[in-house]
This record gives sequence, structure tokens and C-alpha cells, in this order.
Amino acid sequence: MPANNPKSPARSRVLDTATRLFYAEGVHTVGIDRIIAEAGVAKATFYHHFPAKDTLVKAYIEEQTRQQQAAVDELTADGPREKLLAVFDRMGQIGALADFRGCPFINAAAEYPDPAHPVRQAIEEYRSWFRTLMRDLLTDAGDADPVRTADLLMLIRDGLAVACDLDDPAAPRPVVRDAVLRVLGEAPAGV
Amino acid sequence: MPANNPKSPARSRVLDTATRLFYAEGVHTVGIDRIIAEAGVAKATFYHHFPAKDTLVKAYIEEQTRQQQAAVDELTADGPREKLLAVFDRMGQIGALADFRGCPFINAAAEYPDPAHPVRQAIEEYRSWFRTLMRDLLTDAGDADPVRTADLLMLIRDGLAVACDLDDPAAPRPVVRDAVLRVLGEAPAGV
DNA sequence: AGCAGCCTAGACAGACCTGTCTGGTACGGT
DNA sequence: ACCGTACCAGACAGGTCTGTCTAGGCTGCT
Repeated sequence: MPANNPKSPARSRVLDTATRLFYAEGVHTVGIDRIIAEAGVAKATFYHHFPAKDTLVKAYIEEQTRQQQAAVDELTADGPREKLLAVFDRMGQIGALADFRGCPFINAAAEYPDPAHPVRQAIEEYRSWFRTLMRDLLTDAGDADPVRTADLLMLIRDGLAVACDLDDPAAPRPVVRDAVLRVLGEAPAGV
Repeated sequence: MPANNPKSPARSRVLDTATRLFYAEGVHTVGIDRIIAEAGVAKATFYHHFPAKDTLVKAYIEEQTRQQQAAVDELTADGPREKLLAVFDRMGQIGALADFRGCPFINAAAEYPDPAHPVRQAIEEYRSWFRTLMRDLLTDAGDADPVRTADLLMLIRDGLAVACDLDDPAAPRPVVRDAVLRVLGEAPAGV
């Protein structure tokens, strides 16, 4: 009956290493042996904290969710409209970084076809959080149909992540800003 | 020096089976043994037509590209504007089917992080074709800035594919239709 | 001192992976 | 009749994967 302390140093090193490798190279291509080698952790220790690889993958998704939630919390903005713009602007910045490899949730979902899998459910939880965030901000901003508009912002979010990964990472930023402004009911110049 | 006839029955069976399995379950999780078993082909025959698995994966991507190009060609429309709407409407239909598993190109890219990999280049070719298709149709439709608007339609395309896979598959359809109409300069009622 | 909990190091089993190789069948052109 | 090509069946090698197991070290609490 181990306490299984989630703040254990070895566990943290494993999760940090897994987060880095899974995001950069994919889930199925990165093996346990490599993770424990780069984390400097014994195999028995790994299996003490994570009973199976899928458990670690789920923890990776949840870790990414926490990080994104923290990143949104740290954004300062003068009201819901500015907060929405700030979120998408930040996404565009991150998407243009050299080590950007797309959305970790979309990428992981591509490797887990079964929607009932725990990993997929963790991904669903992230998406649900983000969608709710959009809805709440839109409601606060006085949007006429927050549910529908949030769906539209989800489209833009996912499209932005994919485009920064697969196409020119710098191209979508201005387009996205105009699109979000327009969605918020403020027609930008031109286009 | 084999002729390597691309219309060989055995080769076709392998490619069809691979297309089905890769799309439904992912590339790395489906092994050669399973493909040749379900295709009813000997291992030597497989390696005669495809020197390595990556060759088959590339052929799978190219096959998907051909199929999508054929599907677009088969759409009848009274002009470029209607053709654009028809393309997105068709995507919404396909996305709502039970066996929809997201965009095969986005999913495959998630399993091939290296942008220089031949598979990624085949994906890039598809995206380049689709983007050019959008630009040409927009130009014909008299769009003021076809390059920029095509970027916007790419966002919607990718967002639609992801949303139909990860969220409620029926939800994005009306939103997408309104969005495309608005992008084409025709404000739909409401929203 | 003694014990529990967390840790390291690494062998090991069993499955699965890609890719090669042997051996044999069938067809089609010359 | 002969030969090249395409095909089937399946053994095999060598590697990698997940997950288990043995054996022992270190720390902190009691």
C-alpha cells in the first residue's frame, strides 16, 4: 500500500521527461526504456508510480491541461473581450516557436482512436474546459449566442494549431486576429 | 529490376487494406503482419511492391490525396462560390459519419514529427493542393484577397475535421456553413 | 537499532516488430 | 519447352516493446 506521493522527485522527473518526449516525438514511438533512461529513474520506480504506460500518457495529458490552464490564468487583460484576444494572440506566439509541434491533445488523439479510452477522456476534459472558458468569456463580453460563437472559436483554435504545425507557422497569426475580431463583432479593416 | 506494376491486384489489395487500417487505427499501431494477413498477400509479395513500411505509408497518403481530389472533382456546382460551399458541406457530411476518424493527413502528421520525412512531404503536397484549390475558387469568385481568405478557409477546414473527430460530430456543420458564407462576404442571418 | 518506504541497477520473459530468406506454384510470352 | 514475373506459405533473425522480478542501498522515523 504505497502512498504514491504525486510530488515525489522521481515521479516528477518521469512526468517532465515524458511530457517533453511525448510532445516532441509522439506517444507510441517513445518507449519506457528511453523515458526512464533520460529521467534517471529505475524501471521498478517507474512502475511503482505508473502501473502501465497508458497511465503515464493520461498523466501527460492532464499535465498539459494544467499547464495550459495556468498559462491562461497568467494572462492579464482588461475584460473578457481582451482576454479572448490575448488567449488567441498567445497561441499564435507559441505556434511560431521553433519547437512547436502542434496541439498535444490533437496529436495524442490521433494515436488513440477509441473514444472510450481513458486518454481520450482526458483529452475530452481539456476540450470541455477550453470550450467552457470561451463560452464564459463570450457571455461576459455580451455575445448574442455564446454557445455557437464558442464553437466557432474552437474551429479557429484547432485550425491555428494545425496550421502552425503543418504550414508556415507565421502566416495564420494576422488572419486569426482578424477572424477573432470579426467573430467578436468588430469588423477589422479590409478583408 | 521488377516492373512493379502499380495496378497489380496484390498491390491494390495491400494498399486498400492499409488505407482502411491506417485510417481507422493509426499508422504505428498497425503492423505489416496484420496488413498482409487481411489483404491475403504473402510477405515476400508485400516487400516486392513496397521496399519498406514507410513507402507504404507514403503510398497511403498519396492514395488519400487522390481520393479527395476525385471527390472534389465529382462535386457539381454552378460556379466557384457554390463549389466552395459544396466542398465544405461535403466535409461536414463525411465528418458526421460513424466511421469518421478525423483528417488522415493531420493524424498521420502527428505520428511523423520530422517535417523532412517523405510522409510529411506527401502531406504537404495534399495541403498545397487544397490551398491552391481554395485560392483558385476564391479568385474566380472575385474575392478581394484570395491568398488571405484561403488561409482562413484552411483554418475552418482543419477545425472542422478535428471537431467532428473529437467533439460532437453534428455540431460544427451549421457553424461552418455560416462561417464560410461570411468569409465569402455574405452575412448570414443572426450570429 | 530496527523497520518502512523510496530508490537504483539490471536480468528476464514473452510478445511483437520489420525485413530477409527459402521453396514452391502458376501464368504468359517467345 | 523455356524463362521471367508475380504470387503464396511460412520460417527465421535481430531488434524493441512492455511489464515483472531479484537484490540491494539510502533515509528518516520511532
